[in-house]
Amino acid sequence: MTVTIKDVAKRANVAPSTVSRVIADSPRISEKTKKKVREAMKELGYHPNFIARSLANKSTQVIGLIMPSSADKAFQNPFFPEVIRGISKAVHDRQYALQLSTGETEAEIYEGVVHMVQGKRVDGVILLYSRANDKIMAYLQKEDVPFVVIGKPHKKAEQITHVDNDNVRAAREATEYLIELGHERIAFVGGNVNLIVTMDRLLGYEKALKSASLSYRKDYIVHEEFLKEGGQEAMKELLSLKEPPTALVVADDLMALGVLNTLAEMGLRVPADLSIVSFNNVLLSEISRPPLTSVDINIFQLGFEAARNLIQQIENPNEPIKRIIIPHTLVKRFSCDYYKAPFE
Amino acid sequence: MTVTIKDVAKRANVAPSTVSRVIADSPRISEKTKKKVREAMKELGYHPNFIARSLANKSTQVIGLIMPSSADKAFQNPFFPEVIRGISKAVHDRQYALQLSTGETEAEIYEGVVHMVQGKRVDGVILLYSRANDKIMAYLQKEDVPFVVIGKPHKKAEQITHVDNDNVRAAREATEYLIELGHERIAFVGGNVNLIVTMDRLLGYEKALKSASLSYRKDYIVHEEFLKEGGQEAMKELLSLKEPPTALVVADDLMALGVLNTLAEMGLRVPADLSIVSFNNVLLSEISRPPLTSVDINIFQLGFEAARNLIQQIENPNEPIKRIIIPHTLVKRFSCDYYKAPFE
DNA sequence: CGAAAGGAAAGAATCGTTTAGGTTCTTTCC
DNA sequence: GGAAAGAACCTAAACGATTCTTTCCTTTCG
Repeated sequence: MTVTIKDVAKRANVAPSTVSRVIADSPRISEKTKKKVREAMKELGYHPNFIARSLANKSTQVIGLIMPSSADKAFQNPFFPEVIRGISKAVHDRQYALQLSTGETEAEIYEGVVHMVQGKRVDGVILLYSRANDKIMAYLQKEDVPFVVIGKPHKKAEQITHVDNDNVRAAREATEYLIELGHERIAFVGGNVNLIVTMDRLLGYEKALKSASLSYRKDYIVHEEFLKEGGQEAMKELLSLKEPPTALVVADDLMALGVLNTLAEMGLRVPADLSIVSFNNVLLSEISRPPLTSVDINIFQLGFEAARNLIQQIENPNEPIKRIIIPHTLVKRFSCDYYKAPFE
Repeated sequence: MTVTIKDVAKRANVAPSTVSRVIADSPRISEKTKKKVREAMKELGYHPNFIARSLANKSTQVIGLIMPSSADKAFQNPFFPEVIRGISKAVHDRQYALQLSTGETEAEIYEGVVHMVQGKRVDGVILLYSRANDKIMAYLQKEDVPFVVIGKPHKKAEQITHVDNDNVRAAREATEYLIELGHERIAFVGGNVNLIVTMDRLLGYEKALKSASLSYRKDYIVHEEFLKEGGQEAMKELLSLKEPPTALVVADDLMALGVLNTLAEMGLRVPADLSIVSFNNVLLSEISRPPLTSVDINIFQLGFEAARNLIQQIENPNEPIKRIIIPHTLVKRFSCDYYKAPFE
């Protein structure tokens, strides 16, 4: 039915092994024979069977992508399409394919990862998130599967190849920007506390406050999923403090969008009444109202480098552990303004 | 190194074929033997090799996902995470895996699809978009690969299994809703004209106008990518007509977000000055300002049904061609209001 | 001129499963 | 008691490549 390497061999009057070598463009085959074999391949419409090749090779040329549980709201974050675009680019260049994890809950995903790894469906894996005490990461380490994580591993970061931004510096700079604008009462609105990225950004925020000798107030720290009622409540609480903040560092553009709405509902104007700086600089931040000042973390590059390094690691098992830091830049738009003392 | 079926066989004192049958839970093996074999598997930590199984089986249990070119802005649309969530669910339930197309340009993606299909990397394919004169779809048909498209095929739709909404009716209803609110000057803001979904929604819009005996005006139709300068220009033109529209049917939530901004810049209020109804009802429509009245097209279900039916088709080649219509509902929020005659 | 060297291709084992077709042994029934 | 039937496994040939080893020719050179 399907045309195999043997058919080609017969047609070209050579042995199957010769055909195989022609495919691999081995120097051990003369140009004349190569031409002959290639013609036979054309004539028969031959296409190599990847599965068979994988079996013989013990390499699938597939890398697995582990997304956070899709039950999670995080899944809707435009971060993912963009990081996948970067991964996709690197992977395509090197003729690898991409396999997605499936499963809604964490347990399902874990099962899925075990399956793809043990079943030898993939040569390596990219973890698209980093959270504290992740079972999946522990598993990958234990099994010695080539993998890289996007974000900073919670523990033993020096033993795991990862691609990340310098999130603490980024947050620090973002906060300092607000301080330069004269703000002194700056609050931090974070997302899921288990994500390392949230922790790092909070840390950067604290550092900026400290080095500017501003007081760090617990009641200025809010962690919520901002697309829900609960989040709006928390937000309202924050703003009805005796000394409400005049500026906000928001951990993520999507969240900032939610904040923007809550503020509008409360009749507060951005940036007139409140300045906001957020992170990621996704498309959304351009088309929000007002357009958001946001830290561009170069999502595409995060994905691209992760994939590129994973493939290196796969193809050369002696590749050293690496930590790759992708640069960030603060993109100034219209959600921040100088602090203006209120009319008294 | 890795433990194979033979090792298990040896350990359990049976033939490899018996082990294989135990894995498949064949009734031809006695319970006693099954127990024995399963113990051996546990003891050795055996995991079946999917690649080898695929080769013997001529089935990979993988389905390919073809996304639009990631160079495209459409890629950023929250539609994709959600549809993938649906697909992922169906696929996970049936123990299939998901492989993503890679490549930025259309040509690259085409190449990629040919590779995954010819290389027998996938058992079937889901096309995540439908546009006029698509090479990839033509190829899949020619090669007789099991596939389903999400959206309505441009031509010969009755020969291709597809999962779609009744977009013309949806658009018609959305438009009628505006008409019921008293609007008579209703414009249509569409996206990429090559996408069938855009064409269908435009058609529904026209039908609504016609049956309400409202005039259909060419200058009320705009097709643009609304996140760019060009789009804003077109928008401004539209609103500076002698008789500007009082309501907008926007083909997509993301686009509606862009429109919302342009309007705000122009000092127009929604819904006071202009009503807007859009499509897809993604998360964004809830957290926009004002929250958008949007047609919920049940994206998750689109993906879920597509995957479910593709798998049916793969497992039973005689499965008939199907057209599956996913229901939609208009979700009313705060972007529409009654038409109010302007102060004269 | 004949042996050694070396290039080019063939042969055959292998990768880890599945599965058609046998084999063995017990059971059944006339 | 012996043939037939059937249960429970086993043997071995695929599946479609890759790759180690061997063989067959030419060349080359003393």
